[in-house]
Amino acid sequence: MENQQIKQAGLKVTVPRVKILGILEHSGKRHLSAEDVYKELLRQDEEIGLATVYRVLTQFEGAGLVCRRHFEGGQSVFELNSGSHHDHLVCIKCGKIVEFVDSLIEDRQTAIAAEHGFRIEDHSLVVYGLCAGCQNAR
Amino acid sequence: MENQQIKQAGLKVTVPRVKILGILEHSGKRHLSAEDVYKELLRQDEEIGLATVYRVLTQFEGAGLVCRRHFEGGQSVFELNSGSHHDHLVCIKCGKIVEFVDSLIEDRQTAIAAEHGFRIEDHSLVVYGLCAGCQNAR
DNA sequence: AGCAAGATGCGAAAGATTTTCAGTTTACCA
DNA sequence: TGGTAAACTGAAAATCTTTCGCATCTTGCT
Repeated sequence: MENQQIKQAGLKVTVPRVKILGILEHSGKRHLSAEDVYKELLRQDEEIGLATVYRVLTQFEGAGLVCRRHFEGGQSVFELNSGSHHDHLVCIKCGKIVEFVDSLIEDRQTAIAAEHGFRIEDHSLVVYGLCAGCQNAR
Repeated sequence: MENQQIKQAGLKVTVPRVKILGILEHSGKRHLSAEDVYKELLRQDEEIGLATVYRVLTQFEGAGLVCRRHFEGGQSVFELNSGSHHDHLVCIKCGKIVEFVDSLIEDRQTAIAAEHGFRIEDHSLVVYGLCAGCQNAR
């Protein structure tokens, strides 16, 4: 279970880490802010500080267990690394997030980067809009 | 000159606004953070506060004169609105920024958004990597 | 010139994230 | 199983970027 992933990441298996990883895995939502994780910990009556949440999430990011995304609007959201890269469609009204992958876009990005002599390390494509529901709600 | 653009945006023509617009237009770089603009003002011995820089840039953004971008790494950068939308290639080492446009990618985004019932309001594609120069520098 | 609306500057405030530090826990080996 | 160094943690303080509150100053118009 979680313990293995943490250990393999070269980190000690501690209560905060196990709990946080558990929340990321089992909390319905795929995208959580540090604050979201913290609130969930409080709900579970865990005595874990927000600073620790940030520390752990940052370590998980470094270990490749989670990805950090900086969408518009101040805070970052973290998601479990599902192995494959993907982009996001974000509803600017209700916050709904849809993930998608499009090889055509990926290919073009690679080609464009090459044209400019860049070696890609990472990329972020976020499309902001109104989801079906919010378009109707007037 | 600048005054016209400011007036047309429905804003009073004031020293800070003229100076800031001037910096955006004539400072070699196309992408400046509020801090960059502020430093340039100091260099020119202008008594303009950082709060004003943010206020003015935000107003310019609202008026469509500039675009605000939230790249990774905390601060936002502002660029003069050149009329056409474009995406960015950012060097994670030296900060170099290359702009590009690709209609194929734009089309796919529209199609994907439509598939998910979204109406696009805006989007942001940023590719992070190492530019030619930084790949060699070891 | 004179006035009202709108701007500015400054310091304080806010919000997100990071660092500091002293006390606690974990991993590991005798 | 106990002992210990290294790693980890919580709470508070510190940073950093951006925004606000408010008294004062400018601009645009008469």
